[in-house]
Amino acid sequence: MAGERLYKAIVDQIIASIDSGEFPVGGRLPPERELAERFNVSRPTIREAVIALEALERVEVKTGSGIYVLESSQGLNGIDSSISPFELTEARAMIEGEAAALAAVMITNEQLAELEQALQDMADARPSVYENADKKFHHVISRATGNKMLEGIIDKLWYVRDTSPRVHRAYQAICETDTSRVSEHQDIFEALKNRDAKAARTAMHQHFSRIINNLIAAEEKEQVEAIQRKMVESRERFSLTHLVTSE
Amino acid sequence: MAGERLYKAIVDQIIASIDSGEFPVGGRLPPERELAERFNVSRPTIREAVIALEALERVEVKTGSGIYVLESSQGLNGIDSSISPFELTEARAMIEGEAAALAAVMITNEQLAELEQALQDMADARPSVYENADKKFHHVISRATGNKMLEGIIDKLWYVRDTSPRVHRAYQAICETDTSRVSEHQDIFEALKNRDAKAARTAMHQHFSRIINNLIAAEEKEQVEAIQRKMVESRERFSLTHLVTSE
DNA sequence: CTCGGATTATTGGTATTACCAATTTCGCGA
DNA sequence: TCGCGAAATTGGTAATACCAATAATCCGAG
Repeated sequence: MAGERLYKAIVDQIIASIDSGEFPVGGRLPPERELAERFNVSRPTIREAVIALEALERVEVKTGSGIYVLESSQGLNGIDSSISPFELTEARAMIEGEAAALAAVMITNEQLAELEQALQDMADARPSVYENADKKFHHVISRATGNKMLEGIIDKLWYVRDTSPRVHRAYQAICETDTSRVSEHQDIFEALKNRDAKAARTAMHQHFSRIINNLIAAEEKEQVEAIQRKMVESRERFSLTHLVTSE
Repeated sequence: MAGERLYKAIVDQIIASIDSGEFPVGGRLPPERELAERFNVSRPTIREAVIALEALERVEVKTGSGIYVLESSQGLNGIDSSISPFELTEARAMIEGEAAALAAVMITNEQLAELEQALQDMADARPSVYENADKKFHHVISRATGNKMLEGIIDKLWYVRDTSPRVHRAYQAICETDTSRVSEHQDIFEALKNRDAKAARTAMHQHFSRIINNLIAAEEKEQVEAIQRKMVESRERFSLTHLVTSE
């Protein structure tokens, strides 16, 4: 990528080597001087990459000893790249359900007005508009809980949704076929407006339940198509056409 | 701190200046060369500190333009230092309650055995033992959900509990007077063993409800003592003793 | 032969200097 | 006043030097 900083590319490559097992957890990375030769960059650039990895708690640096790979599950990052769209969605259903219930009790009229605006934007046909409105809607609810820890956790869930390639792809695949979005958010809004905690929780659960069903359907469809592709390939592989034509 | 790396001290000082408002959110940090002069270190050391801040998503760096302060709520760190012990505990009650309910459905016999062992360790008189057992107990439950996203979120809640000075102090203050710990965790364990999701959720809620009550009591006690200290000081300030003795 | 201490080698830590790339600011001319 | 080009400023990368901490090796004594 043009203009991308060199240390970031090095970080990505080192992470890839950690994930592939080349640099095992608990083991030592090659020395800075060797990494600099290997990646054909200067040693300060390597140092910058290592500082970033350290800030992300992917490595631990011991003076005079070396750079050691940490277990990624303890990272500040908190993103395990193997998290599936189902796991994320289930966690969101549980957490955002509780947040909606609490928000129903605490929400202000200003926040209700913000939700109403987001609902309108959610009906827009442009993906960038309705996706931002969707995010805004959920964020207002997390704020309405009046609990900054919950707000932070829900932000993290959205961060995973947006940045994990696997999850992002899965959500994109079901997004264009999403016809219930507005009505479901409308149900959530009505429950909040009525300050009905139980209804808010239920509406949020139903919203995510439908998303999980869509994810399942999309995965099923993908696997059927993958099998069909494989059959086409086998048909081509074992057809007798090339035997006939080669004579 | 002897042996502490220079760039980390610089990171801490820059974060303190951001938090104090000296470097406002959205604004630009002084240039690298100026920061190097200000902190009396070399420019590469500043660069290392800035790389770390960037990895933590506290700042954004624009080539030729400058280093800009990001809103901390969007940080990977996810820790807002103003999060109160009440907010953390409320969030834990809600999230860990749901996790316990799900774990009741999914838990394995091996995991139940792990919980039993942790329960025994929780009765130990040594703080280091029962605190680790407490943490282990909750971690096994998060693992038992079979949802890595939930596990990661609950790890993050524990991380906040352990690393936020404010929260850590509050929990320490109620820890020594904690006489219900074992029986409450026993209730949670029994519900899980019986695979009763509803009972597990309720037991977890009661566990945290009692913690919140203890936190309130401790805060109340602290405020009463602060008022009493103030009264003692006023009494000393306005007593006529010094007038008598000075004649 | 083994063990301990001293020495050497290795690895990370910090600084100085140089030069390049991108952006912003300033000055000049239309 | 506005637009364009040049200069200044700011971040990006590299090379080199030397220091601090740790690990490895070697040598001598028991």
